[in-house]
Parts: sequence; C-alpha cells; structure tokens
Amino acid sequence: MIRTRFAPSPTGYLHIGGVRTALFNYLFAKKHGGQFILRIDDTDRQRNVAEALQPILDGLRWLGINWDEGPETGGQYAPYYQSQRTGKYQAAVDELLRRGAAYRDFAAPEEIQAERDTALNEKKTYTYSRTWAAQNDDDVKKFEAEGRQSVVRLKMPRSGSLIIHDLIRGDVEFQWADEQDHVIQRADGSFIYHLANVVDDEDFRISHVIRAEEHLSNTPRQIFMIQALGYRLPEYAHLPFVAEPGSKTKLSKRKLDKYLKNKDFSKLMTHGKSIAGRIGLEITDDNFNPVITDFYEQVGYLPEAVVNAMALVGWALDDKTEFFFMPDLIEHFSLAGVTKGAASFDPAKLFAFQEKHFVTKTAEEKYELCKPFLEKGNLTIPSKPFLLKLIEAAGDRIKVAGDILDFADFFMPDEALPYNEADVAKRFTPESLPLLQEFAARLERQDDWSSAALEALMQQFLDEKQIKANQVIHTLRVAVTGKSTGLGMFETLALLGKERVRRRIERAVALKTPQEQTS
RNA sequence: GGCCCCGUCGUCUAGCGGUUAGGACACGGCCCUUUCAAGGCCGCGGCACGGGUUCGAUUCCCGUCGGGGUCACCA
Repeated sequence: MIRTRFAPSPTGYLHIGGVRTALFNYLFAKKHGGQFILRIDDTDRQRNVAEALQPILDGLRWLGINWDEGPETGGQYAPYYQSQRTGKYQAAVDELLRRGAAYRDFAAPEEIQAERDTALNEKKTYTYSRTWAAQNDDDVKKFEAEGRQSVVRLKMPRSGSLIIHDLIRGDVEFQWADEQDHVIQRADGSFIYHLANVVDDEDFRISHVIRAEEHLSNTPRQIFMIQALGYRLPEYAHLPFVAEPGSKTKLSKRKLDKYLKNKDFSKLMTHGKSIAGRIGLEITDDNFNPVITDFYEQVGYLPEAVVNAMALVGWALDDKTEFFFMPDLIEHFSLAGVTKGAASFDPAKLFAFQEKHFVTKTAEEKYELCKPFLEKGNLTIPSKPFLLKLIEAAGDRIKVAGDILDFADFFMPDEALPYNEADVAKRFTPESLPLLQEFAARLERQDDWSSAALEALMQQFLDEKQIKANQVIHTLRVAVTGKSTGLGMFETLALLGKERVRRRIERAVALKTPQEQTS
C-alpha cells in the first residue's frame, strides 16, 4: 500500500513551495490508489498551534489537496500531531538507549562548542570526543552529582558508508564518519524533529518519503535510527526545491522586498494589491504575499490554476502537454518525470495558467466566483441577469475573479462615476463635442437598444457625416464610462441602457463646460 | 570550509549516442481592430568550460567553473 505524507509546521501560512511538496505527495499517493496523510510537526510547542495551523489546512483544502488521514479528518493512526505523540517518542529514545544506539550526554553547550572551535582551528572534521557521554548508571550519577544536565545523542557509526537509493537522484553515498552524534532529545525532555519524524513515518506506515531536497543531508541520521530501531525503510524521493524567480536560491517569504524587484513578481503583486485595496483587505507581508497561498485565494485566482502551475515546477509529462486539471495530474504523475535541478517559481507563468483556466469557466461559474468580491467591496450588487451580461461582455478581460471590481462603473450611480481627467482632456475637444451631442440626440430617438442596432445607428451616423469611427467613439466612451479603455462600445451602451447613457453623457458634457451650464 | 545535490533559450522544460536541439511562459514585430483584452502569424533566444570514450556527443566518464543545500538542544 502506498502511503505518503506532508508534514508542515504550524507557521501561520502555507508556503507555495510547501504546496508543491504536498501536491506531489498527494498525486503520487492517488495515482497508486494509496493514501495521503497530513501530519503536523509541532514539536516546537511555543506557538498557538490551532491558529497557526488553520491557514495551512484551509489552503490545502482550497487547492483540492485533500488528506485521507490527519487533523480534522482523523484516521486509524491518530493523533497526527507530534505534540500529542511524545509517549511514542520517549519509548523510541529509551529503546535506542537500550540498544546502545544512543547515549546520555552531559556536556554543557559551551564544552561542545569548544571542541568544535578546536576542530575548526585545526582544520579537522569535528567529531565529538564523547567525554561527557554516560557509559553506565554510575556515570549518570557522577555527572548528575556535578549538577550537569543531559541530552540524548545518537551514537553514530564512525566508519563505513551508507548508500541511499533515492527515487529521483539515484544512489547517494554518505560516509558515517562525517555524521555527528546528533541530539534527539533536548535537556528539557522535548524531542528533536528527526526522531519524531522517523517514529511517525513508521507508525503511520509511510511507504514513500517525498520531500524537498534540503532534507537529503538529514537522511543518514534518520536511516541510522530506522535501522537501530528495526523499522522498515521507506522509499525516498528528494524533490528539487522551489527557487526564487530568476534565481536558484530557495524561495522564502521573508524576501518579499527582493522579489518585488523582479518585474513579473511585482506585476502579480501590484495587480493583487489593486484588488485587495478595493475590498478593504489589510495588507501585510504575512497575509499578502505571492509566496503564500492565501494571496491567490484572496484576489480570486482559481485553485486549479495554482495547482497546474505548481505541478510544473519540477515536473513535466512530455514535450507539449501543460494544461492539466487535478484528475489529469493524478493520472499522469510519476516520480520519473520529476526533474533534479532547482526550479524557479515563475509568477508570469502562474498568471498565464490562471488566464487559461479562467476562460474555460462559464458565465454562470464566473458569476459565482466574482460575486463575493462585490460583496467584499461593499458595492451595490446588481441583478444577476445584469451581472451575467456584464461578465459575458467583459469576456477574457476578467482574469481573476477580483477583476470584476474593474467593472464597477457599470453599476455605480451615474452621479458617482469618476472621470479620468487626462482622457477627458484628450477626447473632449471643440471638434468632438458637437459630434458627441449630435449622436446623443440620435440615441435619444433610438428604441432598439440592442448592441447590434446601436452599432448600425452609429454606422449610419458615420456615413452621413463622412467621418471615421474614432472621431466620435472615443469621446463617447469617455463620456459614458469615464475612461478611454473598456468593453466594446456598443456592448457598453447596451449594458448601460438608454436612461443611464443619457444621464452620463449629460453629466460629462456639463463637467466639461461648467461655465456655459451655469450661465 | 567539510559533506551532498544540481547545471538545455531570461524562466519552466522535452531530449535518455546520430534531431535543422522541440514546446510553453515572457519579450519584440506584424495582422485584426472603436479603446483595452483576446486571437492569428513571424521573430529573438539555449546544450557552462576543458579533456577523454566513440565513426559520431546536449546525451556516457573525469576534471574545472558556477549555482544550491546541509553541517543546531529549528523543522
């Protein structure tokens, strides 16, 4: 039975790199009809776990990366929180001690540091002298009498080597002599991650450990424990990590300022901020950052777009297929398709996937996705038929659900419509204004207010006047929408309706020539 | 610094001894066009370097260089 796991720490946010790791674990398990387990690595008990965990659970659910066992869903190997499994860890430490694979060490941190410094000065590989290692109960009594505190260390081999058969990297050899006597239990009795990790993977029957590359160097000490304890050795697959845009350094949420210098990253952020600003979202580095999954949910990205984009960071099916939904990924995923080199997170490509996925949505689906943004934006929500028509007219101009806010002009009170001064200055000229007013008069007499009829009306007007469309359309657009860019002109008019078009044109003309109006 | 991993267009990648080195995103140009967006077409652009092995290396081996990870009583 294939069982994989994702083991986040409750940090308060779901890192986009973590998403990729979780996704690959999920895909691999599902592909082989196995289970995907979510385990919470909260051995550091300082934090408020529940609060710091929620964004991670929500993020995974939003993306559709559902776990078969773990927090909230439970499972036969519960609990899935490391903080609740200390009894098992203690038993494992005792067993390691009993089998002579670990020892109680009474060295003070300064004493260890001194040995390290000496080795460094002599340019030698540091190896602990085990001077304060307790060999027996008498040693323990003696050291304790000195008032020393102890930690438990692994008694690592000092010769020979270990070969890890990594499913992605092939065989990797480590010399035992290079390994340290790592601490597995702290002086305060709490346990170190590596010990907990090994115990849990055994307990949960994890068959494949699929994790980021940074753990490769940690694997020997874990395998040492696995062997010492007589556990089953899982298969290992060390994924390339998700790197910064345009660099090979690990992506970190703390380097936001640096990433903002990247054009594509900055574009994503600017776009997101413009939406966030309009829905009154308080923006901080912790909750609003393209390195964090929340960002995408908050501005209205599609989870399938994020999944599609992240699936291709370090994995490819072939030389042409790139557009995937989750079921496709499950069908096609394989560790053989995972690349070895660090792969940069590409904000532009993620955005491109968003576009590709969003256009596949029907107007009805887009309506459901967009509506919440109007609510959050405190806007008067127009009728569903109107919104549906607007969404259809907007077409692919709405790229993320939050973009609906760009079209608020269409349902805001006519008196509140803002005018872009530069556009007004450019389009309201002594030549264009009379034409605008003349066409407005014709609109006044027009009864068929369909987009096609309006276009015909315009064409007739142009023919009669012997003028070109751009001599009047731009002015009309600014008069009716306040700016020079937007939907098709006639769709705009049709959407707005006769009454509102008249009011807007009147107001625009009045704004442009206040003196004439008042005198 | 020790150990380990990695190295194909700017980015993500296909390639698994013989290819005009393919695709996607981004970028540039053209077309379409009432603006914007989309779309269509074209273009720019890559095997880190040096030795081998071989009839033949992007591909296999070694070295160099470069990038990264890890060396905690963090996970």
